[in-house]
Amino acid sequence: MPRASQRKPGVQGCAVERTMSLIDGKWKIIVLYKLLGGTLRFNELRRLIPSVTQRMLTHQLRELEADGLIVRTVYAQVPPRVEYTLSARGRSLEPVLLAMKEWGDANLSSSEAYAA
Amino acid sequence: MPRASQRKPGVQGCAVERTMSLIDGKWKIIVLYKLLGGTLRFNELRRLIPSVTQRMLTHQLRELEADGLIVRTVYAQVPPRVEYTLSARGRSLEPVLLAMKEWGDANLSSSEAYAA
DNA sequence: CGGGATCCGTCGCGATACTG
DNA sequence: CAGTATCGCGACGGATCCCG
Repeated sequence: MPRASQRKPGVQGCAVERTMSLIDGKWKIIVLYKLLGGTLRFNELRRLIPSVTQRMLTHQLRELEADGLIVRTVYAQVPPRVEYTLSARGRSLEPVLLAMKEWGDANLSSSEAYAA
Repeated sequence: MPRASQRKPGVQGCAVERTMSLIDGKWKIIVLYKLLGGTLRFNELRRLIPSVTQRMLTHQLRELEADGLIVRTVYAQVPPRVEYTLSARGRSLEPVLLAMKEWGDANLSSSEAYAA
């Protein structure tokens, strides 16, 4: 699903599809999910999601911010400090994220269910 | 999110991520969503999702089948007839899909919310 | 009708290096 | 610490033609 957060208003159809377009991107859901636990700094996110590169993390965070799902707060300090928090809109995604987590736990437990 | 339904068991982290890997692909959620309404034939799906090409529809259907989310039934007839139905596992995704639809309806109504 | 095969463009994403 | 810049690969996805 390409071109996240670059929706052409007239094209998209159903709400499900439009919702997906905000959530896609290889790392967004995990970022959102981690942020459910509260505000996190850039490198805290990196540690929580080891396999993401900082380039992609930056990119995904920017898109999430552009979509109004997270809030980016910069503190003008000597050691830079940037915090990311879910916006009200982002927090409203919680049911979706939790539904996905529960489904994953239930249907992908360990490594079963790989046989069809 | 590349390589759908080609998960490397050791890599993926949380359940949310693994769930996403089954749902990604530009058309899967819409297909699943449409199938919530009941069994559909190939061209019925095409008509319901006009912007998908048959190549991609075929491809996505194959992946969904490989992931055990849908069931493909072929009737050996003169005019070929292939039906797609949600599997039990696929149907169990309903809460997730509905959560996404509701969120979309609530937060993306018409075209507002585009300003941050 | 329901595909499969092939060709090809695009862009998502990773690796690496540099900066205020 | 929190980025930005550049480079390149390969998956994703569209178009077109062919088949049982």
